[in-house]
Amino acid sequence: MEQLSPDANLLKGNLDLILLEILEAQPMYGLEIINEAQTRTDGYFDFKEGSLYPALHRLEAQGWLSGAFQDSDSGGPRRKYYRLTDKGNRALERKRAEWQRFGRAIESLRGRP
Amino acid sequence: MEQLSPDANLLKGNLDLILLEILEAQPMYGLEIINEAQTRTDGYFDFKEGSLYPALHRLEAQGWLSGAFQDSDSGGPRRKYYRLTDKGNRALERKRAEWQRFGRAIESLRGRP
DNA sequence: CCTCCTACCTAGGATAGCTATATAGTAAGC
DNA sequence: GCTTACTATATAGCTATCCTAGGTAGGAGG
Repeated sequence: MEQLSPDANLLKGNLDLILLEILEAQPMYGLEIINEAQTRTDGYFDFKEGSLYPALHRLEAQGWLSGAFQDSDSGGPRRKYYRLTDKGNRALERKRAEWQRFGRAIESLRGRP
Repeated sequence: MEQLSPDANLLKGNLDLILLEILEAQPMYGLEIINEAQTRTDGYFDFKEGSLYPALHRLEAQGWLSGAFQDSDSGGPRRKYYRLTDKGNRALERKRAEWQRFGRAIESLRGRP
């Protein structure tokens, strides 16, 4: 487990991409997303509920995700599972491209006199 | 020249890194930084003065940049040249490492079932 | 002079993630 | 039945940062 988490500002504008990446393969509910993000990044990503839920609502309002409540399979409160819509899949492609473009732009700044 | 500029939110938290990258090789003044960023990224980065100047002041207050006024060599108003301090160089290294780490974390989210 | 260009600066607004808390259902212990 | 703990979703208020939209001022050229 790594302790370091990213500067909060790095997430701005990238949280959408991150959520779409995680939900691309399979639908998940809120806390599951937080756990998955932690596991897959060795604890680097550690989203707070106060960041996650508004973001999920935002993406749902944009039509990129659709959420549906479902009873827990282990006896807890109901869970809201989010899955990517077709629109969300297209958005993911755009976000990936934008991320690549941004990275290339940063690199192109280096090594100049 | 490319028209597309990055989503404003992508810049949040990365503008510091960008400015340090640009100023690493040589000192520059405000508008020169804007022009250089445009040129080096084929117009992708197009910083507004309202973003740039507060950022420069912030970095100067943190001790990462030091600024000094200097008369223009082409007869305009005086220019404020910013150069990286030693502290700024160390900050640049940290920001680069953080950027790499963040990029790796994003990639590690992909291709999972 | 008067206009234009350069150059620096700032106030106010919008956005998005974080802190902290609220709400509620289920399960376990006594 | 009551309390405690865990899970799960939700949101109000804070803060940081970038952008919009201006302002100030010096020099060049007609």
